[in-house]
This record gives sequence, structure tokens and C-alpha cells, in this order.
Amino acid sequence: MSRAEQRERTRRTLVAESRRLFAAKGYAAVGLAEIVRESGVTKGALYHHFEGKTALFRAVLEEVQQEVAARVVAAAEAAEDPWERLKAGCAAFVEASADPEVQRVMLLDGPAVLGWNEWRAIDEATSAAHLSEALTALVADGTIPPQPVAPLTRLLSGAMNEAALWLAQSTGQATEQFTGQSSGQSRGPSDLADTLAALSRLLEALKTT
Amino acid sequence: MSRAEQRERTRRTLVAESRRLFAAKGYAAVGLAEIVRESGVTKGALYHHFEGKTALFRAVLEEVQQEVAARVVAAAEAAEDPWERLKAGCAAFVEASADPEVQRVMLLDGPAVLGWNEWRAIDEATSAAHLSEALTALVADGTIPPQPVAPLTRLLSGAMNEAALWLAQSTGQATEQFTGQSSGQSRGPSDLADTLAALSRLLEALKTT
DNA sequence: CCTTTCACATACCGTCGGTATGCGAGAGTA
DNA sequence: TACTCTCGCATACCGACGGTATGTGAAAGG
Repeated sequence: MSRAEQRERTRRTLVAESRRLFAAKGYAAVGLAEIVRESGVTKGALYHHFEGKTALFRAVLEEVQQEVAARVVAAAEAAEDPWERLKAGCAAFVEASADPEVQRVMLLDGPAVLGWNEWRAIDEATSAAHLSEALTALVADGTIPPQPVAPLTRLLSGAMNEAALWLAQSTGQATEQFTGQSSGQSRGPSDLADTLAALSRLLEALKTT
Repeated sequence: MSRAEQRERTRRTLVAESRRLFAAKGYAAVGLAEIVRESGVTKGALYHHFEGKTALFRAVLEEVQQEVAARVVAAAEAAEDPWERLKAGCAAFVEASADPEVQRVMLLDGPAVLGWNEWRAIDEATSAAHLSEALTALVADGTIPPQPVAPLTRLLSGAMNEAALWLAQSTGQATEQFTGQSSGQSRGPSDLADTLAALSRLLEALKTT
């Protein structure tokens, strides 16, 4: 095996294993010792490839974000007109983000570990970029009243992020420690339908009357 | 000074100082040594009052959440009809959450440190509770079409959280490390108006046609 | 074949959150 | 007042963590 091949192999393994662990236990609860052990290497290898723990996490986050964005794009391309593209893309985003492993990295630890500015930069380079494009197109063709697209993008992005987090703990209860004294009522998988319906209403409401 | 007085005094100081530090530098970047030094006590005192670092952070978060909720309630009570109460409450929430110190604790570190379930429980006991009440009232009087209130509450809550984060880095650039390669365009305080306008449009769009 | 490079491994350090134990002043009692 | 008990802390210490400095052996280049 050539040197370049081995190098890439080690890097991939480190990212994959740390992604598994970060997603399962959260950034703070995973030690570098555990990562390098599961990867079959040592800390020397890790620090040869990454500047530190946060840099490793950044690589994981970028990978997750790109996968989510790919699912969004795939769903959007299947639709015909711009409006259906927006709705399909939003639904795909929420469904993709409902995966507990995606959530922990992308929605919970991401902003806290990297800071909101850097997190947003990655987000705007992937999922949010497509949302912004879709909204711009809809403003251009008059489906949505003229208005600044950037704030609207952020509002919808935030709404969908929260929706995904809400869904995760109603469908599968993820790996959280305890429930706290929530509203008490037990919820079922109907929440996915309710949430997507509410999101759909919110989007419909944006249309020019 | 009586024992109960001294006890409460120490506890208040610990919460106040750790709030300052957590807000300024973030949860992970603040050590217990720094907290107890600034508080004029030792780690023994800290662990006598709190179960650990996360419990201390929980106390800080609850304090911040209650203050934000108080501002929301104050703004809402000043309005007359239910619809204006909703709009005033939402605007007050965004403005209160735009404070960088509130943000770091409530929006960035909160969910990551305590887990989303516990964070949401605190949120639903404070700000989100009033949002939910306002929406329920508007559904009841027909201003908003009948629909499950819980998902809608989460969507709007998430939208406003993201809006507040977006605002903070456009007005004052907070204490973030670097900007990343964002969209590049420099923004001004007009973003507050734009964002509140977009939020207002989103709320208006909910109304029964 | 010899040298250089480089992808790691090994050994080590300061600091962190957390704990076990000691202590001294207020609080109850006679 | 004196004696004791309680409890709000202080002190000393521990394992584990992220990070670093240095060593090493095999692939790459001439």
C-alpha cells in the first residue's frame, strides 16, 4: 500500500470512528483515547491529521452536513416546479435531521463546539444554501412576496432544526438521560405527520395571496 | 450574619459569577477553579451547593430563562387583544435573546450541555409556555385555523431562536473566534428590522384567511 | 544503496472535574 | 456559660483528559 493510500485510509477511519462515537455519546463525553483505540491507531496519528479534537469534530460535522444536503438535493430534484422543490426539500431535511446521530452532531454539539458563526458558515455552504436558492427562485417568480431572503432563510432553517429535534424524542427517544417533567402526555409517530403538516402550513402561508 | 443568610449569599454569588463567566467564555472554556476564585470561595463550597459543574450551569440557565420569560410577559401584558400580545411577546423574546450573554447560555450551551430534552423542559416551563398559551388562545377565538398547537409552538420557537442568533452576529459581533468564509457582505443594524419584519410576516401568514 | 521524508508510535505534561477529609463557627440545650 | 452537635465551608488529593515533544521505521527519491 502506498503512502498516500495509507494516509487517506487512516484519516477516513479516524473520521468514521469519531463520527460514530460523537453521534452516540456526544462530543464532550468522548475522549481522544477512545477514538484512537477504536480506530486502531494512536494519538500521534490523530494529531498528525488534525489540529486537535475540535478540528476532528469539524471534519465530522462537514461530512454529516454534506450527506444531509445530498438528501435534500435528491428530494428537491425529483420535484417539478419550484414550489414543490421547496416543500420536498424541506420535508427531506426534517426527515434526515430526525436521525438521532445526525442531530447530536449537527444540531446539538455543532453550534456549541465550533461557535455559531462557524456552524452557520458550514450550514450556509450546504443545506441552507439550497433553501436560500429555492426561496430566491420563488420570490423571483412571484410565488412569494418580495422580501429579503436571508432573514427568511434563517427563520425557516431554525424552525426546521427545532422540528427535527422535537421529532427525535417523540419517535425514538434517542440516547438522552432523562425526560424532565415535560408536558407529560406520551406522543407517538403521529407527531411526524403533525409537524410536517404544521411546516407545510407555514410554507403555504408564505405564498402571495 | 446568620447561617441561612450566609448560605444563600454564597449560592447567589456562585450563580452570578458563573453566569458571567459562562456567558462571556462559554461553558467548556470556564474552569471551576476560575469560578470559585471569582466568587471568593473554594471548590468545597461549590460542591456543597451543587452536584457538579452541569448542575451549576442548570441553575444559571434557569435564571436566564426566567428573566427572558419575564420580559416576554411584560411586553405581552402591555398589549390589548390576543393577537397583539403574540406579536409583542415574540418581538420581546427575539430582542431579549439577541443579548450575546443570554444567547451563549440559553441557545448555544444549553441544549448541548443539558441535552435537548432537559433544555426543552426548562424552555417549556418559561418562554415557550407563554407562546403556547398565546397560540392556543388565537386558535380558540378563530384568529388562527384549528391545528395542533404543540408542533407550531416548536416551529416558531426554533425560528425565533435562530433569528436571535442571526441578529447577534450582525449587530454586535459577540465574542466569537472568527467569521469563517460567510456570504461576505457586511451587515448592519437594519437586520433587526428585516428579521422582525420577516417574523411578523410569518405570524401574519398564520391567520385565518 | 544511501539519504531524506513522513506517517505514525511512545512518553510525558499541565489542567481539569470530582472526591474524601478536616475544621471552625453558629445553633440548640441545660 | 459551657458543652455538644450541626453544617457550611476549606484543604489536599486523585484519575482522566487534551495536548506536545521526541523517537522510529518504512516508503520515496536520487
